[in-house]
Amino acid sequence: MEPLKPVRSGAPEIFLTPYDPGGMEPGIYKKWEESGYFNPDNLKDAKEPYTIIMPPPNANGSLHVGHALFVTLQDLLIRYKRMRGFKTLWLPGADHAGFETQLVYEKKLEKEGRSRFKMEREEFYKETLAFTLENKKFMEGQLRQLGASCDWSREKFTLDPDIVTTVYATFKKLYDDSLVYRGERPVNWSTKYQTSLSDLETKTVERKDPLYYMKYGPFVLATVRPETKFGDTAIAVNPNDDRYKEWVGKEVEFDGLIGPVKLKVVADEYVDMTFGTGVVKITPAHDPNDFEVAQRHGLPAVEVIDRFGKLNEKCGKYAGMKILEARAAVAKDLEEKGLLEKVDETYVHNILVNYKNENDILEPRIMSQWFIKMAPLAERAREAVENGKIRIFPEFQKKIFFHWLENLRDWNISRQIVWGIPIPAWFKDGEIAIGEKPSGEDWQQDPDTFDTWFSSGQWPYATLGYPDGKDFKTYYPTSVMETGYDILFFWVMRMIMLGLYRTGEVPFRDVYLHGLVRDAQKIKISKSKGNVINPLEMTEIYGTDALRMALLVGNTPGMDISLAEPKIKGYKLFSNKLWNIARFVLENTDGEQDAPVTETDQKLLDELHALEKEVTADMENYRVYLAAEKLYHYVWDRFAAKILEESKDILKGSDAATATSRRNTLYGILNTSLKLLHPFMPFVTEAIWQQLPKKENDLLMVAKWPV
RNA sequence: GGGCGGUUAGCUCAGUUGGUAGAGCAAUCGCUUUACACGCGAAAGGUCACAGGUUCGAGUCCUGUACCGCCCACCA
Repeated sequence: MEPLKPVRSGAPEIFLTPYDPGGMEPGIYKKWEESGYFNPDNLKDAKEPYTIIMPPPNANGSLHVGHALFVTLQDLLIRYKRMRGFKTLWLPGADHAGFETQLVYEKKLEKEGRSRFKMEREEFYKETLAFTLENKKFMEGQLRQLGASCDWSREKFTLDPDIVTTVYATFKKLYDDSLVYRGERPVNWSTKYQTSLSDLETKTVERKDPLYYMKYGPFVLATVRPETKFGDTAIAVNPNDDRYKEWVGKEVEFDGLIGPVKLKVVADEYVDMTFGTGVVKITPAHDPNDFEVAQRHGLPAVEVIDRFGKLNEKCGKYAGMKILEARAAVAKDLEEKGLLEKVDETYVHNILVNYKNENDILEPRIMSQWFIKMAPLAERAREAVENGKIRIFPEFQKKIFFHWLENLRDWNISRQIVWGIPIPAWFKDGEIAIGEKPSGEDWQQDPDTFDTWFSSGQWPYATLGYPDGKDFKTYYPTSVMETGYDILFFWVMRMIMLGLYRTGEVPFRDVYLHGLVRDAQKIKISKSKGNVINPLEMTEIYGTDALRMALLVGNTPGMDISLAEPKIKGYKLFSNKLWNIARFVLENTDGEQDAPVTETDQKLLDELHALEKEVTADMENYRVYLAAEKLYHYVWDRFAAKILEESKDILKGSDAATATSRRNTLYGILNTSLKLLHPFMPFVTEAIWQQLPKKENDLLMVAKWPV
């Protein structure tokens, strides 16, 4: 780029060089951090607290553009409130992210030709910890690059000892209150990863599977899973089905593939008369619906598939076969014996899979695990939202919130993975001890770890040191929880439930839900699609301020935003515009002087004042996208294009008083514009502020917000 | 099957309590004008998905329809 022309009069030398965000940003961040004002303890005049707990990023990779969005939104709110004189705490953190990190690390092991199943538990844990801590450190640097003005002195990690202590205390209290129980219940079992998953960690995918119509004693029934027949403990029909009325309550005996079968026929509303033949085989151990039928009718559950997805010793000659292998074998044998009436090859149904890996089909399996009773907790969460103790932005997400609360099942918090917080439960001969290992021999600790959302669900009060911490008293309930709508159920809901349960207070007053960042064509960003936007790379090319503006403008809460490089570039141009406005103004004035203001200039100041009010109102109501756009247009279309242009004539005119008034006005508008823009574009505004000859505060970051 | 959202300029989206439609990018024309060519000026571009209704007035409120997207859900 060509060098700029020399500046006239006494404009600061920095303006001799073009605007260079990449070169100036690290130094500015350092200045902020060293000032100590990220820490609210150093905001001496501030009284009323304003708190945001940062959603702790998973420490298993580098930050993506979704992280950049949350950093931008939260930093915007924090900087705005800090300038307004609040005692602002933005508490950063990192999440060990149990299952997800373990998955990432297992993949890494796979590439190296290793497997966690061939490693000692401790060895695997140690390696994963090292991997996580390394990522965490890297991530902290990236958060700084994005301008996050969070209080690093209060940073928390989900595995910090004090966090674990709090998590344990909550578990104990839930147990004492009978809200957590040890249950033998169906869980979603991953044979690949050897752990159960909560209902939220599953998703359904459509699949075409053969539907076998098999003869079963006197009946014909339709099933996609003939291989589970060895675990059948009943046959069910609908109580209103006249076709089978005579059989209800009777036992049927017939020869099965591996010997005689004797099953009771039960009547249950669950059976749909119109599906298949209206007859269902009940396999309680391998189907959650069948399990419930079995509960209602007092039927036993017989496990026939083991944790590795192989048929067990109860399955005669099929023992040792994998599920699909066994299915084919059973179907073939049924056919040979004339027991297969027909096969519907067009049948499409939904199957449960691992939400992180669609190829990982989850097997329903009965296991002894810890479950949290959701109903009582959900009720309090509903009340809090209903009576406005928690506000949700956008409002329509409230409906989704309520709808979800209606069909809740108990929450399985046991994970059979190594990477996580061990569950503080000990067993001995059917006895259970919670909290600490009891004295005496033979107590065995539960080998499982907590679902990571159980601990992160306690994040707001755990990070603030509940119950005795000084910070808890000052900063709880927090002001706003800003996060993506995609984790409304996983996280926000759990924080509300556990926060209310444990502290008796809501964890936050407002919930601001942002959308997903998509590419220019509105397509979901993913590595496999090759449309990844690396936020750190963008900040290096266009500046963090440009990236932030691109993420803010046009981004309404709860809606996905599309982002593309040209948009970011557009705001780099805006940063440059601001830079040059400052250059012009500072070439022409070295600060405000006492002098009368002309009527024309007073109108300009009034106009600016109206903008201050509007922007402030927008900020208070989370209309940040409007605030950003208004400032953009004011600065570019009004200040630069009109006011500044018409000033050229005034400044070189012969009327000294008018010229002085205009100089003061230009300086005033620049000053205020920098303040209003600072939460949005902290770096360039601070850089210019540093060049102002007269200012109320050395750091723009803690200058007073207009209005 | 239930719920939620969307449909506005070529593309991506704003439009805060109803008052004659806006931005960015792209595309057109013209400009080295003493802050900025990372710039300036000018012009162009829309039956606001469709059909009804309320209103003096509807992109905005109500009813319905269509299409797109997302979430939830135990028909084997």
